Amino acid sequence: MKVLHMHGPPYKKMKVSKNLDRKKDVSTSFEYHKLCEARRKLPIYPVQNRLVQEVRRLNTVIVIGETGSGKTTQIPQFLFRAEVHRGSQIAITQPRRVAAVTVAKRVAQEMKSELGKLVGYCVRFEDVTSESTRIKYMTDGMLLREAIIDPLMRRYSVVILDEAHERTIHTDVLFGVVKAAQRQRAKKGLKPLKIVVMSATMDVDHFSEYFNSAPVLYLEGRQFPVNVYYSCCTQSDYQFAALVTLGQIHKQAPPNHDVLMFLTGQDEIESMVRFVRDIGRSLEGQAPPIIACPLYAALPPQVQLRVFNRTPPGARKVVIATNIAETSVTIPGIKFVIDPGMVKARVFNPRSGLDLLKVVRISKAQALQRTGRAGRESSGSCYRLYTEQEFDSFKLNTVPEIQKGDLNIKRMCSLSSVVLQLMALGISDLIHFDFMDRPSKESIITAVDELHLLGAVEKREKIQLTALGKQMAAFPLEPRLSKVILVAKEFSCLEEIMSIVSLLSGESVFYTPHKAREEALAARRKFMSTEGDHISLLNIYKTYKSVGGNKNWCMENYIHQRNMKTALDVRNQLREICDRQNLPFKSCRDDTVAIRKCLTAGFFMNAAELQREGTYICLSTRRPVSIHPSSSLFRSKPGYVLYNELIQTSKCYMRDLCVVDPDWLYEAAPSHFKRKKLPT
DNA sequence: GAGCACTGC
Repeated sequence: MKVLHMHGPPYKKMKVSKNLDRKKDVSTSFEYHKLCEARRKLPIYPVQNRLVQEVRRLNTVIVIGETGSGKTTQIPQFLFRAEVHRGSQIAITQPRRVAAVTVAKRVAQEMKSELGKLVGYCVRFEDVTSESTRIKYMTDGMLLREAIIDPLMRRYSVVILDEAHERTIHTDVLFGVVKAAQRQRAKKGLKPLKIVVMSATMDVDHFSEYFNSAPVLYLEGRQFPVNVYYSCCTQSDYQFAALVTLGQIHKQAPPNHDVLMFLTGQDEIESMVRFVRDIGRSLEGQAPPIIACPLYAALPPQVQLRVFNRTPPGARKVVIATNIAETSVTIPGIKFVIDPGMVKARVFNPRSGLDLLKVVRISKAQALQRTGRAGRESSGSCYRLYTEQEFDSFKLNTVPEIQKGDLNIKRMCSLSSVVLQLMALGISDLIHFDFMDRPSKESIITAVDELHLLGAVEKREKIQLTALGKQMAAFPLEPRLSKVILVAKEFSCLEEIMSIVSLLSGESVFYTPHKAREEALAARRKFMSTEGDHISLLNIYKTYKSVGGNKNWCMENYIHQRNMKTALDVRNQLREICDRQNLPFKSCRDDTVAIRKCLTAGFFMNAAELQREGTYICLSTRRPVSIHPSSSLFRSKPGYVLYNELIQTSKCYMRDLCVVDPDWLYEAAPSHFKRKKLPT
């Protein structure tokens, strides 16, 4: 490789280690010193006592703990042993399913209890708890959903919100919900609700302020020091810089010192893997053999598992990963981290009003998280491919998800879901809801407007949920899709609608490997309908069912088996909810008009009209849009279509389309279309 | 004639 002979970015060594970025916040804190002293004698019990004491005294405590502090597994046990829970349940939320499940398993082992008895977990499709469960790990979305049924969270005496620094939309909403529940319970003279917020954040004051100046406890982690090196000058090509840095490390570092490199996406990672393998080959005999492992979410699970394989003696593992390796996956053996300081994120484009995926700078918090990955088992090094001045200009924290949605069309759906959920919780004044970081007024109003259009809320002296809205809130779906389900009763086609909605709500069931692209597209053509992609999806579902849905059929037809399985799980879940609401499970057989009319009731705001020039414009925004080449309607030009989503790449593409009649649009939302001229 | 980071109910 030519690259190896060139000079890489020179580095300046910094005296930074685990307390990087914390600055005086932490080191001058009285609690911190007190905690450290105590910990030197007896590492974990003083924390336990202090925690229990504070929770008893003040009801709310913030716990700041580095990775490896054991807070997720230990703190619930502390509170349980001290009987802070007073016989009822302790809930611990996690942003990710896997974390909720694996942590619960470990704690069950530690407590020598069968999983699902004393210690259990609850995630979508899986409730492993029982009457005797006292420590319950769950996803944040799950607790939020439970809160709709019981806003006072009566079955819990302690709610622990873990990984709060990640600021997922669910955790952010839960902040307000648990705070309100705590206050309400106190007011009603019910058993107090204890709240513990656990975070790895640097932005401690913000959390503490929000929770009425709750005391902050600092935990030390099992983190080893990491030397941080900044680049001396700005790097114009971070991929190149990353490769050069890897080359230098590889030539100098002893074997079995593994490397983790962060890149932004699949393409970048795959091409980097090829370069890295080239380096390995060109240095054969002079340096340890390289095992290059790509890691990103879209990778099949078996391939992902390779990063956990132990590196054979004398070799070096180089893991090239997306930000999945920041939080979701912990890889053993990492001594070096290469951080180009970039991440691919959804960003809002104010010019087009659309969001798109773009490579942007990470936050300081993310940089710290990446650095920490080098110090899990012993001390390590982190190469930051940006200057210290550049680092100073990074945002302190990643923008909370709930604020990312502002004016962002794709995310509008999420905010309307959240608004619907909050209203179902009995909170109608969302503008004044106690958000830790509030979304803009405009984005709330837009969400309320959408719910109004769907008939989920009505505006009297104040905004309130309609009976329809209440029913909609019971479904774990975007409000538009819930509306489609509820309207299916009128058209007697719930059977078909359920299949379509299930397939639409999850990830794509189309599997298109690079090597067999043509075969995959040909296989797909068999199911395509001239009425659009929704009917095509229904054809797939029906065929899958008629052949008994086996693995071979999926392979032959290039259908993504795992995603298909998830869609079936979703369908079962939706069916249960429909049963509870006494919705008749009728089939319309081949009456696709009924199906498309249902879809119109939920997606009329996503209608596009064919213009004389042969292009489309979106009826709500008057913006030009195009049919995505993957659509079954790509080669046809129907007068009116609905689309499931817009995606901005080289053009503004509509995805998942359905042919409709303009009359249906008017029937579905007369007020929305009254000023718009629609030919009959 | 196109490409998509990561989650969750």
